Amino acid sequence: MELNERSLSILEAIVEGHIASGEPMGSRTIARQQKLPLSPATVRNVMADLEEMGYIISPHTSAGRVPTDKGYRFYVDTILQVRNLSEVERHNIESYCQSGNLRTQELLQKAGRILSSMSSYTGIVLAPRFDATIFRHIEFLPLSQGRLLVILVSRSGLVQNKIIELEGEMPSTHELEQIMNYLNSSLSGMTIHQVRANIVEQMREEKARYDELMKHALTLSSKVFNSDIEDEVIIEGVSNVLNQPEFSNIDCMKRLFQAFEQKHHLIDLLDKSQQAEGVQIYIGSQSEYQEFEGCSLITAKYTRGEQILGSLGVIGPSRMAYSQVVPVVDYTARLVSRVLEIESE
Amino acid sequence: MELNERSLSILEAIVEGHIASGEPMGSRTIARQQKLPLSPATVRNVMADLEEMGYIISPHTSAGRVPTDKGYRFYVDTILQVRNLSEVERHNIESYCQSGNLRTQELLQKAGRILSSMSSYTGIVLAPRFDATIFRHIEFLPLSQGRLLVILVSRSGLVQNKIIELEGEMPSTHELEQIMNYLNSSLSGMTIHQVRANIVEQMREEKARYDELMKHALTLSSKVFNSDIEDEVIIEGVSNVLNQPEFSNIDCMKRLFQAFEQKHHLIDLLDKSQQAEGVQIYIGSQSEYQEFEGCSLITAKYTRGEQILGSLGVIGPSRMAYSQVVPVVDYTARLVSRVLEIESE
DNA sequence: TGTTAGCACTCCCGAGGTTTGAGTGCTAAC
DNA sequence: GTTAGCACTCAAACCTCGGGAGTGCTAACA
Repeated sequence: MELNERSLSILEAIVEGHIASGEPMGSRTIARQQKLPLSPATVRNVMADLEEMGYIISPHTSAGRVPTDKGYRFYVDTILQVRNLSEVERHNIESYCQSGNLRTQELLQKAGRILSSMSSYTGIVLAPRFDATIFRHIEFLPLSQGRLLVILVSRSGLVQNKIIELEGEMPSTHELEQIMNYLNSSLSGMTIHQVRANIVEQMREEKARYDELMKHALTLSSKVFNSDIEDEVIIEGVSNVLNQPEFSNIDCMKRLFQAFEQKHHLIDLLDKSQQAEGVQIYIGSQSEYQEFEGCSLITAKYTRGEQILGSLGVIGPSRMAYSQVVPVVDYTARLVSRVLEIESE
Repeated sequence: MELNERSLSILEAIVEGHIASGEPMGSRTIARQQKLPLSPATVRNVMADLEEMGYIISPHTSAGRVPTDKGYRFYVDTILQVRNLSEVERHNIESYCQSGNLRTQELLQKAGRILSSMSSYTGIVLAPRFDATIFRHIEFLPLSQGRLLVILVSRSGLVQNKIIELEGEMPSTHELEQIMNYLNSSLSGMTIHQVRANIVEQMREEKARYDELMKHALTLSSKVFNSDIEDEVIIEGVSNVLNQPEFSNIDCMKRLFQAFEQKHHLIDLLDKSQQAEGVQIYIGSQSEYQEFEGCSLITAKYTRGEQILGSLGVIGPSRMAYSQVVPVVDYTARLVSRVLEIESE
């Protein structure tokens, strides 16, 4: 069943009115503010239809109507008009994210902060998967008791470190140096992903069978690269959710906070949004994770050239000022991409 | 004015009762549970005295009494008996923090988690000041546009990285290598603090005047070591504060969350606690920072040998189960110290 | 056939009032 | 010094009741 022009604009009025006021919208209010002059009764008829179709719902008999998740979804997909950012807003974002020499890490943190402060919701950033970054440099530093500190650097300057344990034979400093040099020259330019495949390949080919050093290098690097590196999420502006009246419900808020702490559902969502083009909007329970019920997530990916690095966005209540937030997320994602682009030239 | 035996045990009953129940304590309740059998009327007399001295207060005329910050302070300083941890609890903490090969960073994060989960409040850990750690290794990796990625490793395996910008002349790869080698051998074993002093000294002596390489090394390292590294705080279990009934007051909660986000007041407090021996307890407004009104902070420092590294603890409402939490903090701090000790051998 | 006016109905919400019970301070007796 | 008794206070819980916002239905109108 299709919605006609009139139903559309009434739905629009309900959603936008509710976003602005937080209150359920009654037929009278809609009828008054409406450009096309309709009587409340007519509006009521339309509303009854919209309710039947599941776009709106009334909290109780004599309250107005409130959009459902489905209603928000529909609004976002077909009605929403995003505004453009003002000069000042663009400048705000830029000057905040381009100050000085930022490590990628710092840049992303700043992006999270600006997302949060400009949207008044919570900003989130999924840091680049280390897997997908390009190998630049590896360094070994022996610690005590057969433990080895390994430092990995990606081409874009991302630094990761981990400790691995060697059974039995710790290679000599000289050997380590040789292995290091070998790895640095032979792996250069591959993604970590490719490096991993490469190791598997070499192991299969048993090249190392007669070469002691090569054998060492292989076991070592398989240890380094096969332990996975956990994804990092930056979350900024958590205290903003306390400002949202819809989270006065403590339980709901608690679920959300726990999601922030556990992170991995959040990572899943952010991850998913990397697959798609442009700004993604996930609404409430439609995101399949319970803890985000009542919440919406607006995200966009950031890239360097062709390479998808990560994604960033804003999380807030479903009753979110979409038209305000979408362009902020969009612009921030583009800006981050741009900065990373320049830096890696 | 001194408190006699009886006043003490009544104050104790009020504080502990209130901690257990969250309710104001009435004279009748106290009189009933009391070992020394007293009538409610007598208890009332004593309570009137305690109120006059500022240890307790009644929220309104016909409610019971509640401890003031001063009351908690007094209780903690003179009455509090900390219980011992059970075998199981100790084992919990140990097995959680000693699993596998942890980077210092990971160890501290785990400590934060276990603090949070065992106390049901929020766990906080101040990571070691990089300043105070011992230099182990430095590595330069040139990036684009005159920017240089610098990786610093401390003896205990803490890794820091930063980007510095070189004006004009980027040294050649060969020069960089020389500088790196020089720094690695000459700075080995100093604390970052000492390194800094060392640089200043050398600059004063103008040793580098005729030596181009030395000059490069000096300007470079002064850039590296003089930009300060921000302190890191790990905060775990934030959602636990939502369980505390006293934070149903949204404003209060919001203040606290903002403190978590801004961090630097928290850092100040944690820093202060490093100066003192054993477990420190800061109570509510007495901590001079408004945002911690209604909260208490229990901390202890962790060390490696003689060297103070950082501190860790728990933050929760003033109405906190001190006798439960104090030993947890104490034990965790000792454990972390022990693990770091072993690792650095 | 689509739109509108009218009307009875529902239900939330806040104001005002009452009751209940816990707790207090004071006084007088032990 | 301790206790029993008593009058007093006050918050919280509960009720009631009217107002108001909003609805659905029906009948009339264009």
